[in-house]
Formats: sequence, structure tokens, C-alpha cells
Amino acid sequence: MDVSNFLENFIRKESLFKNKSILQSSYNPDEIMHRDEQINNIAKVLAPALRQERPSNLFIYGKTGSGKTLSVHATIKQIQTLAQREGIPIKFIYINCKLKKVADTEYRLVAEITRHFGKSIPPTGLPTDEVYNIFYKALDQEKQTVILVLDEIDQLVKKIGDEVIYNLTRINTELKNAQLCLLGISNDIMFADNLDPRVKSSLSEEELVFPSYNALQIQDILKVRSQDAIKDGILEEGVIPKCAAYAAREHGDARRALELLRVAVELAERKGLVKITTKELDEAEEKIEKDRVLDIITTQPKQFQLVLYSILLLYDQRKQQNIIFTGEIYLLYKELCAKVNLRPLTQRRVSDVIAEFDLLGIINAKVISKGRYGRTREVSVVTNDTLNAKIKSLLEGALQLG
DNA sequence: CGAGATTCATGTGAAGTATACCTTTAGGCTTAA
DNA sequence: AAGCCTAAAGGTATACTTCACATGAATCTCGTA
Repeated sequence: MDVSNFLENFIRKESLFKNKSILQSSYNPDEIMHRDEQINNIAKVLAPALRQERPSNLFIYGKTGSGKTLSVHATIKQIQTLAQREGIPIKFIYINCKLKKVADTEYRLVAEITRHFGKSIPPTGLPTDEVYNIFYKALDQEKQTVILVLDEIDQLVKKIGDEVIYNLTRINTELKNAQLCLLGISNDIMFADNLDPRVKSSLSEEELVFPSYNALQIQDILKVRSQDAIKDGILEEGVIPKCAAYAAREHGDARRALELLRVAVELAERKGLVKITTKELDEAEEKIEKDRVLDIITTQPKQFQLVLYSILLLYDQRKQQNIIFTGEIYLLYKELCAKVNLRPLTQRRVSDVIAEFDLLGIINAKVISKGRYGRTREVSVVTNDTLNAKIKSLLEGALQLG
């Protein structure tokens, strides 16, 4: 009865949001603030497409939440409407390379691209060459300019190397009708330094750097968006500046600032408050991190979870010197496997698993040499204790541990 | 005392294996003319 | 005879294993001052 009461109230009660979607990361605002120059530059580079000429490949750097993806999308949209009106064949393909199972191998990446042409590619079974062929054909079928946006391209290269990109940049030489333009987006400024020089030079025929927003700019953005997104007068004085300050601390991540605000309002709503204070912001910050980590963890395979569980268990035992080595992890992991009736992976594999968790940012794992005492990964946990406890109980449930 | 040589515990690359899934091909059966 | 379904054959990607070699600083060794 409490539940029905709650739900009843929920309907009656006015939402604190006017339009929540405006604060969600998928939202594309009509106007992007403080990015005019960048958008103009993108437009300049891509404009030749409107004359059926191949635009130079473009490479965009900038920290997370500096508006890269947004600006690209905005530019694309404008070009597209224009192209549509004039009947110019331009096609945009956007792929986020970060998504696991979408673009973490060469095959999967090319398959994913090809699917954007309406072809269906099986998840496995075809030779990679064949997938390339299908891609060529689909691409070259008609006279068109295709602009391929690879977001978080650094993640891709980190995983599978730069050969794919090389292949993609070279495709143009074999195309009769169509032309392909690559637009790479990277969070990692140093990324290009580790590229094969050939790849680097062809990928970044043009380069563009997105500076991070400063606290004031983030405040601007927050103000404008919150005006349309949430009810008037529910933000306590100082909430927006603090929110901006939080985000600016994290290298000016506007996306994070918006998320922070949205989650804070959600929390307030759930608590039945009518004012958002900085307290909600703090809670929101915690919740976001928690959700991010929990989300990653729950979607991992069992074996991975067990490895992580071992790490957390060891971390708890070692409060003082919270450094853990691969060998210990593997030992405990094997023990746990026996308990849960799981065939343990080899140490070789576990080594890779640990490296993957590092890449995901859930743990810190650094390869060190202990001199006479060998070589290992030095693993430490980055999450805080309350979150760890949460993760552990969650994993215990998922793995049916005692 | 200091320069090399040793050593340890794993990192790491390459090649091999199991599994899941794909396409192609060849029968075998059904169906319609 | 044409069409459709099924099963076998032949092929691939992926996750993982096996094998073998690479690492790199603490420690040891041994010649020398």
C-alpha cells in the first residue's frame, strides 16, 4: 500500500523538471555556446563536400566534455540539411569506438560501418576481407561523399592498432564514384604521437584542437540549459557556480557538469525536496561515479567479475599498504574459482583481464620490476571504501559466493 | 667498491585450440505443370 | 523440372590456452683498488 501511495503521489506531484532530456547527454542543443570558432573551422574543412569534392580528413583533439562530439554533430546536421535541399549526396556515418562489442576489433568496426549502408553483416563467420569488399561495394555503389566520424578513436587504436585506419584512409584510391573522408575525434592529446607516421599524416590533413571550457563558460552553459530543463527558482543560490567549479576541476568537462546537475535534481525530486542545494550536488557526484562503475561491472563476464572480486578482497586485507601483485590475485582467484565451480582462466589470460580493468579505469595497474623479486603488475583500487563494499556485495550476489 | 652477471615472478608475443557462426553445395523431398 | 529445405563441408572470428622468450632492477659475484 505504501507503494501505491508513493506512485499515486508521484503522479500528482509536479516534476522539478520542465524537460529532463535537455540535461541528458544525448541532447543536441540548437545553439552551442563558446564553440563558434571550432564549429566554423569544422564547417570550413567539410564544406568542399557540398561541391562534391573530397574534404580533407580532419582530426579533432580535446578533453572529454569539451564539446567535440556536439560540435561535430551540429556541423553535420547543418551540412546535411543544406545538402538535402540542394540534392547533394552526402552521407555521414558516426561510430563511437568506445563501445565494446561494437568496434573493438577490425572486423567489428568495418562490419559496423558497413551496417550503416543497410547491409547486414553477421557477428562472425565472414572473412574480414570479405567485409571490406562489401563495404567498398556499398560505398562505391553511387556517386556520393561519405564522411566517417570515428569518435574516441584513441580507444580504438589502443586496442587494435592503427592498421585499420590506414586501410580506411587508403580506400579512396580504389573508389570510382564515391569518396570517403575521415573525421577522427580523440580525447587523448598524446594519441597521435604513437601513430604510424603514414597514418598520422593522412588522418590529420587538418587538425583542430578544442580547448576545455573554463568555469565561467560552464556556468553559462548550465544557466541556459537549466532554464529550459528545470522549473524556475528551485536552484538555490550558488548551486550553478559550484556545479561549474566541480566540472572545471575535472578539466572543464561540460558533459559532467550537466550530468551532475541533472542527477542532483533527480535526487532532490526523489527526496521530495523543492530546492536543490549544494548538498545534492555532492551526493550526485558520488552517485554518478557509483553508477558508472556498477554499470561496467555488472556487464562483465563472470570470470572478469571474479578477478575483480579477488582484487577487492585482497585490498581489504591490506588496508595499510594497499598494493597488490598479480601473483596474489591469481592465487586467490583460483581458490575462488574452485569454490564457485568455475574453470579458472590461465594466468596469461588473467594478466590481460587485469590490464583491461585498468583500461576501464576501475583499478590502477602498473607494470613494475621488483628487481630480484621479479616483475609484476602493481594493482591498486581507485574507488572508495563504501563503493567497494557495494561492489563486493553485488559481486557476491552475482557470483553466488558465500 | 663497482661493474657485470644472475635471478625471480611475470609480462608479452606467437601460435594453437575450441566454439560459434557463416556461406556454399549437394542431396532429397515436395510441388506444380 | 523447378523450388525449397536440410545437412555436410569448408571457412572465419573470437576468446582462451600453450609455449617460449623477454624484462629489468634488486642482489650476488668477483676482480680490483
